[in-house]
Amino acid sequence: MGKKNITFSDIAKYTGFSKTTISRYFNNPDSLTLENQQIIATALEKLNYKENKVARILANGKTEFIGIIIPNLYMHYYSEILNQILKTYDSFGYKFLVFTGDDHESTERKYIQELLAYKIEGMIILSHTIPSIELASYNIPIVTIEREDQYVSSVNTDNYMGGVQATSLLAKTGADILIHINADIPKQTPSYERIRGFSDICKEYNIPHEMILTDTGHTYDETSRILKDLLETIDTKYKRKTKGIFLPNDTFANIMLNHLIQKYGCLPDDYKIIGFDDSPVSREAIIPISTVGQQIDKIALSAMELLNEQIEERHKRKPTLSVEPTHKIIPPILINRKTTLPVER
Amino acid sequence: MGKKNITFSDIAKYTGFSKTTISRYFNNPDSLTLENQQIIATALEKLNYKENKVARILANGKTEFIGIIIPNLYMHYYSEILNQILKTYDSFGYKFLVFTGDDHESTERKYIQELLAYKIEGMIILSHTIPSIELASYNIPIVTIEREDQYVSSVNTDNYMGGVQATSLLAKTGADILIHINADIPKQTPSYERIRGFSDICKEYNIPHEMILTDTGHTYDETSRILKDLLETIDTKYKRKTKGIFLPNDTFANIMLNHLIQKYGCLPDDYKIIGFDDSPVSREAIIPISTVGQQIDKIALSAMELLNEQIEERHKRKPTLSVEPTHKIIPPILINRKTTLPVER
DNA sequence: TTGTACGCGTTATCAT
DNA sequence: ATGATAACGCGTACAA
Repeated sequence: MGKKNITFSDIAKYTGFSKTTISRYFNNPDSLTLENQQIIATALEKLNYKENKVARILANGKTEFIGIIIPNLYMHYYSEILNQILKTYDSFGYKFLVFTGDDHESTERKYIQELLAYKIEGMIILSHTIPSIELASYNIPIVTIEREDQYVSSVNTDNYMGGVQATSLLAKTGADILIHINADIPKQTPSYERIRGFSDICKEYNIPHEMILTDTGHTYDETSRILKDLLETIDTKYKRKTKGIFLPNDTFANIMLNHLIQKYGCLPDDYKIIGFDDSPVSREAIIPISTVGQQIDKIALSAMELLNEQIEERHKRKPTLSVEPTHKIIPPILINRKTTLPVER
Repeated sequence: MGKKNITFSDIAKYTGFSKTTISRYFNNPDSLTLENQQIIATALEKLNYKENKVARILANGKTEFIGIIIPNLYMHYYSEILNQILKTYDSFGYKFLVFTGDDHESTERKYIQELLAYKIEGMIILSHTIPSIELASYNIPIVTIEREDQYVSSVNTDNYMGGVQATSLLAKTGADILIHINADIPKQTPSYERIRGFSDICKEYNIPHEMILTDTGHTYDETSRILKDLLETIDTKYKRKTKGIFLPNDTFANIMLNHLIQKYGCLPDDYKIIGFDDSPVSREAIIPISTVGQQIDKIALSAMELLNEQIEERHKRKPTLSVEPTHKIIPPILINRKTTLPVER
């Protein structure tokens, strides 16, 4: 507010053209003669014009805003997803209004209302609180990532494949017994498929296995204690056997690894460990941990592509309304590091 | 675009009031009688009115947008800062337009122009590329976090104090020689103060010390290799002495710790280690690493408070222009874990 | 307490 | 190739 904003009117007055022509200079410059473009260009310079996209939005309805609701940013997976999404600005041009959800349905609903009030063109939802049937009812392009997605388009990692890959690698080490530890997550959650993948492979190849579905705690220390106890149980229960343990994420895998090393001074040959996510800790661990990496860059890109399609669709022609939601699946990548070396015979 | 948007006009027609009254219902409801409020409320329900803040912005100039330019989100420090900033929505109500910088001055400049075009009310800058004198020239409320800040308001950790605390803790363990490894960062960078803190304490108390300022690599593997070499050097150079090593961040500290454990099977009593940042890896390391924690929640809150003050200032009265920039300092917190146990005599 | 009339800065429509 | 004029949806004097 250094006095007053320069507007198209000012430029128009200054150059002798009409506001319309100034507008055209920005949106369809080819329709002006080169010299007139030049005249306007210098006028813009001289008057130090600053564009006002708010006015433009009101006039043409295109905000180029996309709303994001993400559970948090302290988990590496989420911050990396956001990282990759934000990077698409250079190719898609959408600006991102970001909210971190707080796990309360009502407040996240408020966030959505706020986003709608700003006339966002679409949303990317990663938080889990609001059911997809409600999301669909907002009647705006939506893509969810790694959450319940029955009624909206989505991008998910191929969790089943991830479970299969992790389990297979564990089996190939020569482990006698395969163990999967996980929280007792609901069956609709995408990551439940990892459990199925583990289970199916074990059954298909007749591999002895145990599924430990239990409360894994809500803080790091709690989880650490629980996993320590679990390790003790496993240690005595499968004394003579080689144990292949599939943890649901790298943080858990790292905790397990640390407990083992604190107990034995090294990673014993009868323990094989794999995590999930390829988060930094898996690489930074005392022994680099094998894991299943989600292709976060591809997930983010696919989400934006899906969303962009929907947005472009609705910018033209008639509604073509309520196309079936698209569900895109991104394969994970097995990362074989040092915690799944073959058993030495 | 389910047909057409309901506007104040529609509500006005439907209720028999004027648009002004409908507007007042939202902005100054007390000026209406309770029954009329009720009438309008039900009309809004019935017609399924959705507010349009874009129009409101154009009319009153208040976007409630704040722009953020942050270098990246894969470093825990940055994602946590963003996390905490986003959380302030509940108390301040500002919406955040987020860009990740890419270390190119020109593109970050483009981001700023884009943000300005959306009439943001202020900016929080964490990226380092654009000098503060240029930031100041944009003539809009700005707060920077942990970067060069001569001409703009800022919030920074008390890096000097952090360096002092880390060094003191190391000294208190009884270490014979204190070593600080760091990249050769420019003196204007806030974190350079950590180096000064280390240096000053060592000199003040006549503690033998060595400062290793060198290229620390640009990838994890590179850094790992460099630190391994450095460790070898230190190991032979200070054979009989107890070495207290102050690393510039927890990732480095963790790498050093892992190298030590891989070499000796444990953390030898003649090695004391401290990192910086209190990032997850410091806690998740095989031996929990002592570190200096930045109070990220307070940093974020202070930044928003500073920014909010500036914004409110400019919403009222005359410019009161170009007040001196405010620089706020947040003290760090020493976190004494298991890598700085006193030397056993 | 409520209404009138105009402004915010652009784009879209229809002319010329 | 350029212009005049009416939107876009809301806020705000000023009036009543």
